[in-house]
Amino acid sequence: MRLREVVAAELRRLILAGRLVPGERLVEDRLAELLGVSRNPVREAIRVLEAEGFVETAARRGALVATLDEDQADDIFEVRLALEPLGARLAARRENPALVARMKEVLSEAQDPTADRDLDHLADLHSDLHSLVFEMTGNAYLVAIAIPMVKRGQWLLRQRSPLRDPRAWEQHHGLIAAIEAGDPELAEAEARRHVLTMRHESRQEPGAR
Amino acid sequence: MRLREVVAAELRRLILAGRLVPGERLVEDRLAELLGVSRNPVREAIRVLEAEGFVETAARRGALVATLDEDQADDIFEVRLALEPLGARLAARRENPALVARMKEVLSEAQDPTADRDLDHLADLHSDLHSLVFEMTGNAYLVAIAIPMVKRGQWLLRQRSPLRDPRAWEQHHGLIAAIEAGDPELAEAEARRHVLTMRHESRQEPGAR
DNA sequence: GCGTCGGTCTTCGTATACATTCCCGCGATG
DNA sequence: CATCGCGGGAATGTATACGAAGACCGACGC
Repeated sequence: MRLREVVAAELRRLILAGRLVPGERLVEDRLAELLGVSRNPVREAIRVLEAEGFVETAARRGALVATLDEDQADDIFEVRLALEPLGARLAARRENPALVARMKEVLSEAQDPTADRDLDHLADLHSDLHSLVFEMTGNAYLVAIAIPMVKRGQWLLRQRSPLRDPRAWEQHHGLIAAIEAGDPELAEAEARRHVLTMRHESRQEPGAR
Repeated sequence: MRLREVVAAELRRLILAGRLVPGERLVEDRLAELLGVSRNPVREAIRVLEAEGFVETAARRGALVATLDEDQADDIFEVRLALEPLGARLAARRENPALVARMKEVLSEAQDPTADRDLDHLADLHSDLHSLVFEMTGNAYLVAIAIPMVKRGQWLLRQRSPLRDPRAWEQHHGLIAAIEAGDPELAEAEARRHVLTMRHESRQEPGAR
């Protein structure tokens, strides 16, 4: 894997984990030193994160970790409300037992009462699950825009209200069942309901944590 | 404006204009020399175009102008079929006479029989019009993903079948009227119809030009 | 004719330098 | 005491050079 991708992945991880907080400056020299690389890969990684929406750049002041206010959260959910049902519908039109099996694995891990209840880990699983649905559509373009969207959603929930409502996980069962059964209409409806739940939850506990 | 943005814009223009053909290698040195800059801004610009989907990179072989096959065209239209109606609906829920006026300007320029019938220019106007609709939604996230999508659509039509069907332009009147009238349902339906027409047209004349 | 080897080209990452610009603090001044 | 302005430091933006590694292409040998 190319170094710039490693750097981008690491920065993404740090941002999603809250180690780099919104508004924080991303100083190229420091990041380069921190990660043990030169400035170039850092700069290229920052461009990627910029395109994905995780960082913003101000003229002559470089990159900052993006800040998500309520309006932006609404904006993202508005788009998600269009793309998640689309993804679910397209996924349900296809058959891919391997991916469905992986979805179920993620689900059972998320609901395993013996596992740790680390909220960040749960959030990762949640993103994985949604990403798997998009991957199952076989639509490369949709995947390309939906994966960053899902990750931003994860980040958003992390900042505003971690996913503690078990209802969200319950809904995944219905969604996956509809996809596995090859019922596009039902899958679409389930996805829609799920996004609405997430949005509702995001608005319930603003600023939690 | 930063040099990397100038370079990115110029490369985008060259690609959309067909001066850089799909599959062509983007050799950093050559582009740097061609544009009179050093390699760094070129590299960063390529990352941006990569994120936008205009170039692909193969390991150790660098960047190529992306190739759009029929499957990818279908993928993009599938997403557009979700996002354009959403954009139209959200735009119709808002009022923005200035933007509506600009839309009408674009329309009249596109249909001005005395203007040149340069297909590339028409394609630019078409992209502008759709971009304006998305901008009117006020949804920054939607704009961020929809603008590159529209441009890719323009590129796609250019490669496969330039927009010569006047029906597509006729439909814009209905769309804009619905937005201006503040009728979200109608705007959504018009947008949907328009995307379906474009998709149909794209499939009609494969490989034209 | 076919496969292998080697050279060349290009990317990728590193290192370094320098001008510009921004920011912050400090001091001068009203 | 507050405010304004200036200067120094810091960071970005850009340029340039270099080495390593991989990919491509052609020549050469079998």
